[in-house]
Amino acid sequence: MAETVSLTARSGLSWQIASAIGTRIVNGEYAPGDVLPTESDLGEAYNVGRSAVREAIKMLASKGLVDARPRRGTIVCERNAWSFLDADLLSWLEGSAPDQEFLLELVDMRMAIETEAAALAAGRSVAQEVKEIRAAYEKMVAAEIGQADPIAADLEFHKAIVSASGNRFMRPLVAIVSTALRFSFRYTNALAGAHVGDLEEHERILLAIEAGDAEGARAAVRSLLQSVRDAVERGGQKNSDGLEQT
Amino acid sequence: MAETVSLTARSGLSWQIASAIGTRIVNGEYAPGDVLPTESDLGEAYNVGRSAVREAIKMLASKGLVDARPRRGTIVCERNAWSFLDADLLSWLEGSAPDQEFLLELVDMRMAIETEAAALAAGRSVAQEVKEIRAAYEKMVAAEIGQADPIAADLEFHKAIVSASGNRFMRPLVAIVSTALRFSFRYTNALAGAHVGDLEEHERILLAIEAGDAEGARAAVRSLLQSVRDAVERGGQKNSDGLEQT
DNA sequence: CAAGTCATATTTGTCTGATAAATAGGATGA
DNA sequence: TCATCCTATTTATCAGACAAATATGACTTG
Repeated sequence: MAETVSLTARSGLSWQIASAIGTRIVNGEYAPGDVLPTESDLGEAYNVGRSAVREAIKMLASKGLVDARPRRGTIVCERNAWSFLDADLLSWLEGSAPDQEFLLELVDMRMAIETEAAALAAGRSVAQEVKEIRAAYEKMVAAEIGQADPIAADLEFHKAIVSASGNRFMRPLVAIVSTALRFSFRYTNALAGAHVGDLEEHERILLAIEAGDAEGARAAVRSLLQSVRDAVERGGQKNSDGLEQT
Repeated sequence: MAETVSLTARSGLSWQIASAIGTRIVNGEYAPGDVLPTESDLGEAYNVGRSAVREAIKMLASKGLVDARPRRGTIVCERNAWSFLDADLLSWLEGSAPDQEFLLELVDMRMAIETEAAALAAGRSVAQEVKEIRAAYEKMVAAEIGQADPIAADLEFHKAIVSASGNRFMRPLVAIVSTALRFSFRYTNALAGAHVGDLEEHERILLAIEAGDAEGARAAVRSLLQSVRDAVERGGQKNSDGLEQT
């Protein structure tokens, strides 16, 4: 269930440069409209050749972050051109401190993605991928008594649902669901104690999917995520999925 | 309402190479696991320098399509690593002939995206973007009597809904919604005649959003898309949104 | 003075060639 | 049989050169 991204791609010099510049862009250090330093200057700044910089900029351009033109230079694109669902972009985003609006938008995306994915998964409840949802759930149960990593288990559960949709266009959305969950983990007291209600909600989702009950699965996911959304709106203490602790 | 992509990026040599190779990959001409020709060979084949080929491959790698390593060469990644929501990738995909399963997955994605986007749009019905939904609807009405392009109007309507969600993560999904609609247009007799029921469904969506009725908007979109899905499943004649002609 | 035209300098675009680094696959040897 | 080493192949990176595009300001002209 590890990230499928090949590590070779991540180790290249040009990818590191893209990562460095990309991070500065999504964190606002370079604002939309700003002109980046010239390729030569960037190469000098990072101590790499111009070709490495150019390859990095091409990667950023392919994610809608920058646009290069002779003489004018390379400018940062408007935010509405950014590929916000790109896995790299999301990982660069995870380095920044989110505001409430940002967290709400993430939850709203989970709402769109996971409700429908769960419904689709229910429609193919015999699939191998559905068994992985149960496996993740068992892991969450084990985590309750300290026999597994609760964060990893929770992540796996939700990623498994998206994958179990069997829809090729859903798969890339595993990245944003993971990012959303990691933000939740970071800004909540996920590890503070037992969260029984949370587990029950997850069980309801699992059983609906296994039973092939698409509408039930949709409703169960919506219920869970609505709790998360409410918690984010209150800005209060919440567990890993955003539910309040008692 | 034109595509926001800067045309400069599209005209570069390395982008053309990426486009050529990317198209061959998503159409299966190069299968996952296949090793691409060497950078030198590709350069010779396309009559460009090695640097242009390398920049192209870096772009493809940043979309999860290929993975390059010394000695082994550049291989095509497994489909589950592809960024299927990337605008470029989708445009390359539009050149191929879809099977029914593919079309169904597109409709299912529209279901996930547009239902939630419409609900979110209803929550901010005063926003400027909501007015653009109405503008697109008026255009659809005008198209009924031949005073506007019905395809463009329909596209604008659905794109406007996604944009009106006000969610930064929704915006990139305009690409897949557009792609899905274009496939619908292509494989249906969109222009064969009047499709009154279609227009009524759109009006119901618009009114629900303007009224701030999130649940109503969700239901109206779901109803429309369910009709599309049914039509695709039957594989029968349908109009631009997949509804059957009478 | 206004507005269009043109020249120039700057920056990206592209090619070529060279060297380094990684590694798959075969050769070698215990 | 298996581990080790060698070597050829391919990508990775750099450097330098020239081409192409274009923003800017100077210049001209009405």
